[in-house]
Amino acid sequence: MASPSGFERGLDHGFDLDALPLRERKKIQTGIRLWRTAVTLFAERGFDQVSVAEIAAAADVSKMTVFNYFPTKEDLVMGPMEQHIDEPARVVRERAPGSSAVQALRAHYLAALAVFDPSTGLSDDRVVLDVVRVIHQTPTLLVRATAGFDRKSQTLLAAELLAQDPDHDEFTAKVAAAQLLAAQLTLTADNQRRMLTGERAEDALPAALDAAHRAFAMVERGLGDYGAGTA
Amino acid sequence: MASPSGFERGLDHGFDLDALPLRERKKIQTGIRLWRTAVTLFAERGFDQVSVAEIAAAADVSKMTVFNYFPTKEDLVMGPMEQHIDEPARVVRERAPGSSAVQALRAHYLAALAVFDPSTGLSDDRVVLDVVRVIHQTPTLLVRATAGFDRKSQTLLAAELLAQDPDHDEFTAKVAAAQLLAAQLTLTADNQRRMLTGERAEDALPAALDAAHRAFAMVERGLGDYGAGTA
DNA sequence: CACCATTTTTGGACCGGGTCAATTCTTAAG
DNA sequence: CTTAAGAATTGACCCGGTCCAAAAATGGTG
Repeated sequence: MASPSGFERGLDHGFDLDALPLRERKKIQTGIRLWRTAVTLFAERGFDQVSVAEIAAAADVSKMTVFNYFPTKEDLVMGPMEQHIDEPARVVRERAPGSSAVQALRAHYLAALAVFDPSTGLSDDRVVLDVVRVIHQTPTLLVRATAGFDRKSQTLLAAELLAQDPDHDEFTAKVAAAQLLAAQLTLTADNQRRMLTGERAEDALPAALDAAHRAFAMVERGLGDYGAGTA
Repeated sequence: MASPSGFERGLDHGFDLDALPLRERKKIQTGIRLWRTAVTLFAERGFDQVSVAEIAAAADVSKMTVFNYFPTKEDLVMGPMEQHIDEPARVVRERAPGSSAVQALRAHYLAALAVFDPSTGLSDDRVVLDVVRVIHQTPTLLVRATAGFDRKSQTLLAAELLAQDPDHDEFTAKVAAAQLLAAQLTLTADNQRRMLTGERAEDALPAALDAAHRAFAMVERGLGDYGAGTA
């Protein structure tokens, strides 16, 4: 029932839906039902204007059950998108031999843009847009979407950089990870902002690709004398 | 009474303490008293293990009064350090003509290090250390200290960069701001981590200065082929 | 000094998010 | 069919935060 819409795929655990104990399947279905009703209500009236009790009632469960599936109210929105946390580290780990960290992450990001992966912010999908809109309208969610996500992701990437390249020290790896993810996060935020103004993803693609090239180039070549006026 | 300890200076509004209506003075004193008792209790037993009611009781006030001075429980910890939000933007705005954004921010940060300004993370002060320890032990505070602080700061810096240098576009300014603050944040986090291990600020100063030089250099010159192995 | 106007403080009731111990239901074995 | 084990579920509870009306404290004024 209904299209998985990209985000929902994050709610199962990567297995085949129809191939496991009937018990587990029901659990997964309940999780998806909860998430979907929550997002719908949030999109209609705003995150803070919907109580968890209300979501529970709308999904015919008790309040506690909701917290059983999602540890906090915020997770009802953020949960599914947090499976991407280890992606940057993975991309760097599995990069082609001899290619730099910047090259690997840029290539990965450009590819994701080309297929309109929701994680790039460049997506028309109605549900994805609902989620993004709710996040951008709710300060606490926005903070968590950036920092909360980014911090863990950054730690993992730094560890990966250090492991793969032991001639650089730990601090250098941390700074590099911060630079890379800051660029990527800025790109995604910009794409999301454009989508929220109603622009179609396909129309925004060229600009998004160009922006990505420029952002990663800034990380690769540095800011130089940016701001010195005499450039 | 008791040493102002750097942080507490953030609680008054920059005026002379003893020169204004007795009414205002009492208010400021109460604010400091509340903040200090809260930090003490947090340091002793952890942020989540101390209720606001308890703080109010320890300071001989009602719960409502606490919220009257600090909008949220988190502000009891973070409040004083959030006055630095507009600092990066100010530094860039007031930089010497012809100097780049990187140069201006690096010089400012190095100067702050040299005087052990708490905002750099390099500070021995007992109260500062208490606050930093509490923040690092409490996930929600850590998120707010990084993202929450950084996001606003970053927006301001990006706006400043754009205003001062109209030949660069808005997106470039955003990426540049993100790069600069990511480096600075990484530096500060690293310094704080070192202080929490018990290292003396004076002993850590040389390493901190060196790290700052390297971090800003990475922003200035770029990551290049970092990770390519063939450096 | 006494009085009024303004502001701060207070207590209490209340709401929503989140936790816990106990209850109910499902499931599998005998 | 009975029963014991284990999980899903629940209702009672705690804490952060808001709202309100009343009480207290302060500053200015006759």
